[in-house]
Order: sequence, then C-alpha cells, then structure tokens
Amino acid sequence: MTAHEPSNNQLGLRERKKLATHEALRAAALRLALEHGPDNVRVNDIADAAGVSPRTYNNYFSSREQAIVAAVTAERSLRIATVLRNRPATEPLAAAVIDTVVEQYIGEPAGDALTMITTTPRLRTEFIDAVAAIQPSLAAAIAERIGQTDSLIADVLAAAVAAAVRVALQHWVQPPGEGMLSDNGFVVVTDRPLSDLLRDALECLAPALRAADPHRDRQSR
Amino acid sequence: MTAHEPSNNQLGLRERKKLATHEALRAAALRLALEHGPDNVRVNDIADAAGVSPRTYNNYFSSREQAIVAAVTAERSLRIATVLRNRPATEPLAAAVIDTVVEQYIGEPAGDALTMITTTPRLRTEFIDAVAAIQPSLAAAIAERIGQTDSLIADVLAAAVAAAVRVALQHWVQPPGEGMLSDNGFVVVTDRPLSDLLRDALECLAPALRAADPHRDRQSR
DNA sequence: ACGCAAAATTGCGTACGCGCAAGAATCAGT
DNA sequence: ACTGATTCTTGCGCGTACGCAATTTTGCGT
Repeated sequence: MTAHEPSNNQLGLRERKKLATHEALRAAALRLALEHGPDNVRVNDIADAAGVSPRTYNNYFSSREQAIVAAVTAERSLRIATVLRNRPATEPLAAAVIDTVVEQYIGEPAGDALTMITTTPRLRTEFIDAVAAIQPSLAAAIAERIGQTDSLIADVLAAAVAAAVRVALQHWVQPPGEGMLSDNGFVVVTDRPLSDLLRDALECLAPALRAADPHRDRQSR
Repeated sequence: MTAHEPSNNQLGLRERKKLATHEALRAAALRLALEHGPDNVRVNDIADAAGVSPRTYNNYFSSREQAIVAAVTAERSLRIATVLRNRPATEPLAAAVIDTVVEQYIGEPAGDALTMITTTPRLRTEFIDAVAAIQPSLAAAIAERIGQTDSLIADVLAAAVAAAVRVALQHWVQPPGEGMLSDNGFVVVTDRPLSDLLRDALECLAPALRAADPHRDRQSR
C-alpha cells in the first residue's frame, strides 16, 4: 500500500515542514532587513527569528541576501506562469508574454522593500540575478503554449526574456554613461520609467517569439 | 587634469603590473587546479604561486573558481568581438553573430581543462555564469553594427545571445530531465554535440537579430 | 505497533569573501 | 627631483559558506 498520504494535504509532513521553514526564513529575513537595515542583520539573527540553527539557514539559502530577495521574488515567478496560462490561447505568444512580464514588474506591492533592494548594492546584484529564477516556470508555460516536446527552444526563449528583464533593470538602476554619476551615487536616477524600458527590451525579442508561435497568422506589429 | 595616459608607453606601468598579476593569478590557478585537482587547491596556494598575498587575490577575483574559469574564458570574450568586427559589413547580422559565437565554442584548445570544468560542479556553475562575460563586448560589437545610439537594444540582444549559449551549455552537461517523456512515451535524448545545441539555441534568436538589422534586404531562411 | 531506511537538523571546524585602515608604489604638476 | 594625490597592496578581523559526522525526525513496509 503506497498510498499513505496524510488526509490533511497532498503533501507529506516532511515537505510541509520544509516549506514552512523556508517561508519562515524568508519572512524573518525581510522583516529584520526592513527593521534594522539590510547591513545590520546577521544570519544568526534570521535563523534565531525562524527558530532554526544558523547552519540550517545555509541549507536553504546560499547567501545572506538571497533570503531577503527571495521574499520579494518568491511568488512572482509562479504568478508569471499562471497568468500566462490564463491568457486566451488564441492570443499571439509575443503579446501574451510581454504583457504578462511587464505587468508583474510594475505593479509593485512591495514598494517599501523594493526601494531597499535598489539602494543596497549587494541586494541589487542579488535581485538582478534573481530574475533568472523565472526561467523554469516561464519555460514550462511557453513550452505548453507552443506545444513543443523539445525543451531547448522554450528554455532559450524563457532565458532570453529573463535576460531582457535583467538588462532593463540594469539600465534602470544605472544610467549607461559613466558621466551620469550623481555625487553620492545614490540611486535610481531614472531618465525613463521602468515600464518603458521593459517594453522596449522585450519588444526586441518579439520577432523570436513570433517565429516560435505555432498559430501565428498575420500578427500586426 | 587627471588623464591616465602616460606619454612613455601605450599603457602605464601601473596598468601593466595590474594586468601581469591578473595573468599570473589566472595561470597559477589553472596550473594548480590541473595538478592537484580543483578541490585540493587553496586560495593561499594560488596567491603564493603568483607572489601576492591572499588578500590581493580577492581584489582580482571574487571567488576561488573564478580564476580557474577565467583562464579558459579570458580572451574568448574579446575574440568574439574582434571576429565579429572583421566580418563583412554586408553580411546579415544574424548569420554573423551565430557563426562567430558557435565558432568560438567548438574549437576547444583547452580540452584538458574543459573536461575538468565540466566534471566539477562548482566549476561548472562558474563556467556557465562566465558566458555572461561576453555580453559587454558583444553588445559593443552589435551596437557598432546596427549603428544605434541607444544601447538598450544592443544590450538586450547580446544578453539574449549569452543566455542562449548558457542554455545550450546547460542542456549539454545535463542529461535531459528525468521526467522528460514525450506524448508517445519516448524519452527525448539530447545527447547531441554541443555545436548542434548551440546552433539550435541561437537560431531561435535569429528573427530578433534580423529585426534589429538595419540593412536586412532579402535574407534567406 | 514496531523497526529500519531516508532525510533533515545541528555542532564543529576550516576556508573564503570582504570591509577597513596603514603602508608602499605610481602618477601629475611644479 | 620634490610634493601631494591616487591607487594598489597587505595584515587584520568579522561574518559567511560548506563539508563532515552525530543526532533527531519522518516515511514506509512488515
């Protein structure tokens, strides 16, 4: 009898506890970072607040900043996939992907944490790397839409989209020229809003997305 | 005037020393890794062999593996840019980029070190991250070709190309996911050579490259 | 209910990443 | 050549990352 599943959930107790500590660590990391500043919080404190040992922390996160950023990026990855799946199947792939991604990065519910991230260099780099986390779920959603068994194409497109988002974020926090240095380097001197940068960046990839779209009829530009 | 241009030589003594220690550290890291195995070499040993302090090592490389990988990836980044510039200007952008990139990743002169990298997990991830290093020089070459003043488009395309290379490498080193079953129940085995994976991955982005090409006339394919 | 296997947590020890400040080397102007 | 200003190097110290092995918890068969 292999079905010994707990009636409570379809997930074993083990997995639930794992997820619980994961969530606890994320929440504690974000809360402490917002309270005392991101540089004045030690791994020991986070582990303490989550009720685990510091060693356990490193079983879940490979760096201190990763937990803080993960709290913000956590569900954004999954939301992109689900939102993309709920788009009408008749919609062109390019438009669906671009609208979905842009929508997730401008409606900021975590505005407070977002400014902290963009103003702390260590968190910034970690955050920019974190957009790569959307690749797997995005690739799955794209593969589902184009109905391909070969995962390479979907992975490449998802990775390209993630890369475009990353570039847009880099251009957002850093104006490209070195001469544009403000005296303090203190942040987010944006000549253009993030939504514009995101749209322009993703628009570059639209032709590639159209080429992979199985039901591309005539799609206006 | 804070010009960094000594009249004596093309490059000041300061810069030359910097480059020399950089090169010494790379060479020492690669040599020691090949001799004693990548896990049996300490930062102290590398710094010792290069004649600098361990602290100086971290002024040049942010991680231990980075030096080893940098020894292999070092000039590949610059070679891509220069090769791309030497292509005939009339050639379509997509073909030039794809051919150039593929060409740089299959003619392996460092076959011995390459196997060490692909067999060591820590080095593998570092190597896959290292392909992102081609982005700046590639972006410069692309921007030069499309004659755009806006760096965003060139950056996005370069990042997308780098991401495609990264995905191809990931598919190369990883046997396909354990659950990769097609609808017929056949396992999709991607035991294909790296050059094929690279071409397929980059071909996905070809439409985007063509769309950005200023003199795209009639391009076959 | 019992017991064994798999897996997670934890303490410990070692090595790494990096900020800081003092010292040395290098560069520009006089 | 002298001088002051950058810039690189280095020792020191703190906090982090991670392998290892012992312990505890959970999963599953009997």
